[in-house]
Amino acid sequence: MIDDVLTVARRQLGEVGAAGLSLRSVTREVGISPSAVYRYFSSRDHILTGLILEGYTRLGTAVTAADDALPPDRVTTRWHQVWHSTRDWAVANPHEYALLYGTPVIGYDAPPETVEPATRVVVRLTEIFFHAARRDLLTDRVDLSDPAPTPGLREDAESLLRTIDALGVPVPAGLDPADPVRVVNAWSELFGAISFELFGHYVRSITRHAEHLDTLAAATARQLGLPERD
Amino acid sequence: MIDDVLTVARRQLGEVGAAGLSLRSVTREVGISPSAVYRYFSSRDHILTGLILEGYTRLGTAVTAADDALPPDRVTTRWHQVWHSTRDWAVANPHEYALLYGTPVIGYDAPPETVEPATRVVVRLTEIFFHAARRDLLTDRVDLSDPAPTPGLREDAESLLRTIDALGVPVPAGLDPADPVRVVNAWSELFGAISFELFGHYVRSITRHAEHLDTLAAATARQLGLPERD
DNA sequence: CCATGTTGTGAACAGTGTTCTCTATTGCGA
DNA sequence: TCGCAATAGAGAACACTGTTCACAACATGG
Repeated sequence: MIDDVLTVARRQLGEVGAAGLSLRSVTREVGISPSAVYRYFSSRDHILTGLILEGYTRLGTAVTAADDALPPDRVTTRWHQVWHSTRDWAVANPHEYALLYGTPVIGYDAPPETVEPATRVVVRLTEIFFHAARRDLLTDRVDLSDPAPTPGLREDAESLLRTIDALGVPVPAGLDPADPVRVVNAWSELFGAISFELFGHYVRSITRHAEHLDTLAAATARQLGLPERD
Repeated sequence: MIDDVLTVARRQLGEVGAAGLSLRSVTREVGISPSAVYRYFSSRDHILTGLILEGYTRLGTAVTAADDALPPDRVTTRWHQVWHSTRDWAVANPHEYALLYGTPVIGYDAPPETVEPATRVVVRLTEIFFHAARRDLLTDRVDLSDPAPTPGLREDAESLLRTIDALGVPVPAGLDPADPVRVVNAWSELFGAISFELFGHYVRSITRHAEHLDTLAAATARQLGLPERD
């Protein structure tokens, strides 16, 4: 029943967006009275929270599935794959993407159960980079384009490393603590570009979005020391 | 009168956000009947459009004013200044920022009159970079971290260059057509990071947001060839 | 001075999220 | 199999929302 509501709600979300999604309209389609839904969801926002959770999971499985189809050692190809499959999912589900990465509806802090699924893309990016490091696939990054992190940021970096370790991702030995932050930066760059594309901020500048994202993926890959081609 | 409505609306926007902004509540505070506002605005979305226009203008003037206070030749300092004043404005006006750079409310294409104010920050970034190029302040960028653009992207780059030229920004001679795209990328990176901060996606990773933005600004500055210190 | 265009009101409509009372229906132990 | 309790849902009601429309003041200019 909860699934019925969420399925219909996700369909309508894809048509009218989160702002236009009406609880009553969902109940009409499910064939239920508006008040009945309060047995399962405490409020309309609670339904949206369910959709957010579902959305993160769907995006995460789409991206990881695309990456899993590739040989593990082809790290640069995998890196590009994650970037493009993320964008593909966003372009195919713009309203759902906007629900996840647009203006937060609930408040400024997401419900705690959503943070794990929400990290799946960045965790996968980290895994690719760590895998490359463990397999000694990284090229020498003679001229890192980012400066040395400040002490505060170094703390953030180390705490982030511990979080990644706690997630069960094998951390390679002798890692620069700033590297996970670089991956996070690439992640933020990826979603910044997708948001700008979907939200219309690239009007009158970039129109070849797929090619553009490709150059961004390549640039971040080079900054991280992933091999040129594999 | 239009200003009265917009002033009150902006105040309430700062308190409840765009989703919670009520036309009737605005009219109550202005001291007017709900229907009277339809003499000046065709709909609630029209009011929001006015707020968006105002918001872009306010952000733009805040950023350009901060930059104007600096000596023109200190291009790297100016670059950092633009990054930080943008973030400062966003942090001080989170709901207004979300209205501008979060989920679009109206549709997927912004009203045409909003595109000029919306470009002010990226135009200023471009101006700084062009100024540095004209004054020969750029260092040699031996190892550009982004690859050569594809033909399609090169078209985008040249069209973008024409747009910038049409805006009256003096374009330096002998410019790599890909350079404006690099500025656009930095711009997208800036807003991607701010959105991730404000929308709560940096939870459990970055907490020192100002320092973090500083390293991003420095990295993009180096990629563009801005001098290390000035 | 009258007519015309402007400015605002108030009632009404359709729609929303939410709460509450009340009624079926179900499952289960005796 | 009966009876009871837990559950699922319905329906009315409330306080809102954005929007429309007929109507009344009012100012202005010929």
